[in-house]
Amino acid sequence: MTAQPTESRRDELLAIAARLFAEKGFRNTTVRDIADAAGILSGSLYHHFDSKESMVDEILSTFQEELFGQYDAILASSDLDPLAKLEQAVLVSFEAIDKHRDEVAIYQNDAAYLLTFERFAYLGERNQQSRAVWLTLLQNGIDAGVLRDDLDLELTYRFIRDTIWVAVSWYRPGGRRTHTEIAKQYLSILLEGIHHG
Amino acid sequence: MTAQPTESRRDELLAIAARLFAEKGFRNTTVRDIADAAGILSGSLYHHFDSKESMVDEILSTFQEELFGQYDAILASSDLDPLAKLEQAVLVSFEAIDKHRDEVAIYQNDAAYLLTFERFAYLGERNQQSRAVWLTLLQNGIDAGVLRDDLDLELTYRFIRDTIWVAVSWYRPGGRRTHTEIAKQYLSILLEGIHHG
DNA sequence: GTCTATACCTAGATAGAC
DNA sequence: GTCTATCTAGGTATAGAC
Repeated sequence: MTAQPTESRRDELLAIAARLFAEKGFRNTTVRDIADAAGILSGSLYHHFDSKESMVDEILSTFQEELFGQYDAILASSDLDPLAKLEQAVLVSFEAIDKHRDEVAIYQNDAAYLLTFERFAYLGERNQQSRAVWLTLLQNGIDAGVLRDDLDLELTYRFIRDTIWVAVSWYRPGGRRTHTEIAKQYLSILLEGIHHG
Repeated sequence: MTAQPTESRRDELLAIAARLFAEKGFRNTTVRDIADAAGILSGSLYHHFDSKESMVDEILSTFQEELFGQYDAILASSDLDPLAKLEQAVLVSFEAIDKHRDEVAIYQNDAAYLLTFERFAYLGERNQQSRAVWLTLLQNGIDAGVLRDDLDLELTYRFIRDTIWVAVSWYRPGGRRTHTEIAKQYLSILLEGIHHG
């Protein structure tokens, strides 16, 4: 169980690749870009990974496993009421934007393209899973009488999903507001609206 | 003032290019893709346009001129109160998603990349202009006492901007809801929130 | 684990015939 | 206005030496 130098070099390269994929997009990042940033030559990358696709695959699947584990824990939790669960899901999502910005950005920008390959079909399944999570949270809130029941559920889900994840395009850690403060403002608008009174 | 065949062929090719740029992204669309879709060979495209960049340039600048003309008209209008102006701006934006889906999608997906070229600097200016429009609408609403004054204006602006334009990723004309119905649901959530009571 | 060298492919763009 | 033919640059990936 000691540190494995091989593993850490892999992770280092993956982190470099993730940063570049997030900044420039997957297609627009060349293996030479990644190698340059790592201080090696492009051919050397293929000692660690068998393709550029393998890199983004590992980056995204690792991240999603963690994120959906958190959603599952919230859904399964017995000491949160429906409203608290919804709030917690929003908070966890903004935390993901803070802690895993590159991964979220890659997913936002490149998932549609990657989905055209069979090997990334799991991204589509995760999409469905995410939809199920939010629809469940919303429906439970409606059933408990704490959320409006006159809204289109599907539209409301998209509204929430979009406003959360799109924040990765402008959120910068260390900025004027922490991710928690942003999440709370978002929740305030989402729950109470911007209308006065 | 008769029909100009040269002009209409140009427009036809631009529409084909816009559709492909919107579907696959600007970088991921090759000039051969465009030529194939138009039923000609790639070299022939250069009789009409001097580069792929010129095509997307013409597509985006034409669209933005129209959209910002509408925003300016709303801001200048004297028979709308602050709340009505805000609502009108949201409606006009969703109408743009309906009427100019390709252009909006291209802007959403590729503006960040295009902005790295000097020739597309005007996209950055349009960004600033858009921000000014929404901040003005919000501030006028707050001053008139119809909007909450306890929210971060900048965050609220981003919230509105993001929820509107990201809809282009899932909205399809002829779907279950018209763009006007979607705009009204969005306004309902934005103004009143999803909380019950 | 990295380098040298290179194969192979696809991209944007051009020149001149028709 | 379109075609044929082609140039050049830059991309992913590989093979084998060090």
